[in-house]
Amino acid sequence: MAAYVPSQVEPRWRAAWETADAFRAGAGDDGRPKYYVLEMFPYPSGRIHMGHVRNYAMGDVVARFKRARGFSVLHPMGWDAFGMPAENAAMERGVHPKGWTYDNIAAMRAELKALGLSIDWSREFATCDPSYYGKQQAWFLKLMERGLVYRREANVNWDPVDMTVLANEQVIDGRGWRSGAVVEKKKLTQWFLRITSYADALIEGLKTLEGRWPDKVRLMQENWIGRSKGLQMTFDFAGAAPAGFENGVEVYTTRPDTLFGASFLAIATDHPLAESLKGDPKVAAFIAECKKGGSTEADIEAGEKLGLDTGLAVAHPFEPGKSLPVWIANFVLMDYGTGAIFGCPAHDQRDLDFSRKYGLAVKPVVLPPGADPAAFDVGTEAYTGAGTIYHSDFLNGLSIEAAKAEAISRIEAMGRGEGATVYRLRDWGVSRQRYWGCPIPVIHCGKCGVVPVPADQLPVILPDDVTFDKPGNPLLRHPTWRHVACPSCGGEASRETDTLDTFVDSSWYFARFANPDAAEPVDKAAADHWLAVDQYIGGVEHAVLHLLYARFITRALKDVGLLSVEEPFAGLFTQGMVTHETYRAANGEWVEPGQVTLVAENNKRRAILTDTGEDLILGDIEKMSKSKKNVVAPEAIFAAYGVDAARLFVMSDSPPERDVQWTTGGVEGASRFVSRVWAEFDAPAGDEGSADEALALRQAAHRLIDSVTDGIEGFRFNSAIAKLYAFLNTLKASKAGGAARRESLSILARLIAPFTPHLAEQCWAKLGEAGMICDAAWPVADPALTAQDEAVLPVQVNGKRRGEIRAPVGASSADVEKIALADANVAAHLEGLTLRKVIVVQDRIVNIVAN
RNA sequence: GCGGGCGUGGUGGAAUUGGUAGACGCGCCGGACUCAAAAUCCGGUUCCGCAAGGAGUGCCGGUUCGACCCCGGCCGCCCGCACCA
Repeated sequence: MAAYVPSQVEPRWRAAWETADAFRAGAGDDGRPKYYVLEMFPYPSGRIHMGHVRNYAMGDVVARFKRARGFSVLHPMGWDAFGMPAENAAMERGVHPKGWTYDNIAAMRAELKALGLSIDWSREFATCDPSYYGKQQAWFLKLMERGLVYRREANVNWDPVDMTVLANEQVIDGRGWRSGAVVEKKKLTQWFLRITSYADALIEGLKTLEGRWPDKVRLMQENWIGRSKGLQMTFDFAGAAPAGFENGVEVYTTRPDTLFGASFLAIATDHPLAESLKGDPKVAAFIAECKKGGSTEADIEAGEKLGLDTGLAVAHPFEPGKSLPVWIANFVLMDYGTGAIFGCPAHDQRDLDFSRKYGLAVKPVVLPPGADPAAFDVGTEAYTGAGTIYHSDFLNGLSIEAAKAEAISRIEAMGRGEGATVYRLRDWGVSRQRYWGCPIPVIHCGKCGVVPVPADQLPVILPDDVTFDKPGNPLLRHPTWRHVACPSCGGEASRETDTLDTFVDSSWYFARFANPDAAEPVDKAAADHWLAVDQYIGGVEHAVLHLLYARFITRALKDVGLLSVEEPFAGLFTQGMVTHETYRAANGEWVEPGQVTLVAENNKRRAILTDTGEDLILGDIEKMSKSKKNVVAPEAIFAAYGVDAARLFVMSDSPPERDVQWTTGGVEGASRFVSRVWAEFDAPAGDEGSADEALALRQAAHRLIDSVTDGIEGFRFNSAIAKLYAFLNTLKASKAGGAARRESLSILARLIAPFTPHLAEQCWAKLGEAGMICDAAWPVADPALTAQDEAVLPVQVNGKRRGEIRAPVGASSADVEKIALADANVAAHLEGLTLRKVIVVQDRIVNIVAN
């Protein structure tokens, strides 16, 4: 009998797996069906955290399970290695982004390897490897040829201190997240990927993912793309049109049914018409005033609707002689629809607020069901519900839907516009004025314009000799790098110094894993074999950005002939975070869990500072973060309890899609399970025991196979683990020994293998089984042993449980009824009552209705 | 404001399809071992009640022989989007 010491056992098995090269993906020619498991690859920050442990442990469960089930599994790992933190480290500490990144990768690789993951490390790459981003440049140019890449001037978030564009996520309360400087809106010429031309396809594609992607994520993407159907139409000016606007003003609406309720037209402050009126000092001042207001959530919430009457007017398309004033308004957005709207205040809250403020007419045209047309009026709340159109000439009496269709067809017949679909989704701005990213492979020539870098000159490699002593893009001030000859005319030209958004890097890495050494960006044959990813696992925070971009790029790569699939991820699972309770001292400072002692008094928990005994405030349970000091370092946990216990705990205590709260007690429980399992394997087998006991144990083991299998298939790891715990209790209590016990242990070892692989190997070896358990087949339940021959049925009288009977499985209702009525306790409760009805649900329950 | 989700013991959470509510873990209580403690092992643990029994899955109501599960209305919490015409 030897105690189980994870720190001694676990490294041995990791070494054994590595020596055997156990997890190298097959070539796909051995007849086994393929299965591609992938967890979202990490950013190499330098250390792994508990969130990584949970994410990769879950992927590993799936990978090891599918291997055991006879699949040829691909389970690779890589690094999302470009990005700002490397440049920040360079600026703060004088290290080179490249050295910093590769050092971090080395450190994290070691930590991930310590997790005992069944990963094919031979396919590892980092997105900052020229052999990766060079291929990215190659397909970028193919997309460009196909018109999916373009350049235009756009408003961007500009950090005046760091002198770079910031992504929206990097602007916090109107300030740059690093510099703290107030972010400016600046017009810059930027590169864009034409994701909007896939808007419909990306919405339609979501339907094919039903059932295998969380509904929530599909819905979020659908909302993000934001398709709406409506009418795009022209309003002509009443009277003289301003120069350049002789063709009127284009407006988009989803409510053409309310056209007769229109009382004004409003255009965005940056609408071309507004720009053209800037000669008027009042207009210029108004626009400047609007621009001052920030665009953050809080600003909008507090922001009042502002408008300026231009003095211009347009003609109503259906009412001859009626004209509508044209206003410039701060609530109209230039980049949605046409940047101009018609306002129908009675049926739109914003239009109503605006009209009440500026004294514009409010004319209801939708009558709520049952309302009196003479009396119905709109106060301060616009009516947006269902109803019947009135006050609207030829639309009168129609439903909203019918009126929309009629208005559109009239406008179309008049040649004034047509039904149109508009999306909330914008094209993807991918330019970053950053060094540590994939160079955009184009050259700017004074004569030839934008010239793609010829294929034989790829990759465009980032220069190493750059400086970070000044803010701004180091590529821009590099003495030689950008100066090149134009590939087209040979004249002096300069390289593009913008690099690609790092989300581009992560939009195709899963395809590169099919063959990371391929000369082409994607090895078509290998990708055709492995894609789509059968199971993708990651955090829900990527529900829109990464997962939408990857779906788009996959479709784009298909259209340029590099891929065959349309959807990259056939199955998606979004796992919850690892949280931890927070502790605060009286002075408000956060206290690390390591310094806290928890005491329980009469079911009340108290936290005290271990050193001083000072009382602490028990705070909320929050995502582990340095600022709240509620972080538990994985290495310390591995050292104290072992990797298996840590893996087991993060999967056992909550459903995988929900957050799990890290607790010391919880990981200790998992660690106890590990020791207890080993104790069972380490104990002498003992005598056969009685036939009944042997049968009962074998039945429990075979039923366990089914429940653990179902649990893993259905991503109910917590339930599967609970069943394993329960079986261990059964095993400990069982007096069966000999063959039955040995069989049960063999089953148990294989069922725990996906969760606690090191322990499983040790147990397998102890059983004297040949080979390693990572190569062993998943056990198959014997139907003869999982079948029940007798059912235990609760008996209810008037819905209350009064007894329990045993009956052969499949017994007839009449027989079961007889047994139930014979039960003493049941009979007692039926005394003095008249039997009305007996409901027997076969093998489940009996309910006797009596009064 | 719009869209989505969730409310079960002291606690994290179980409960294939409407069929024994509280599996399993944590905590707590009791016992064994120990000079003692820790560790370990064994037993108990929804609430009220000595018991018989009664109540019970956020609240109110409905459907049903039977509801954590389905329907209607509230209350609370969480997440996403947000001046999107």
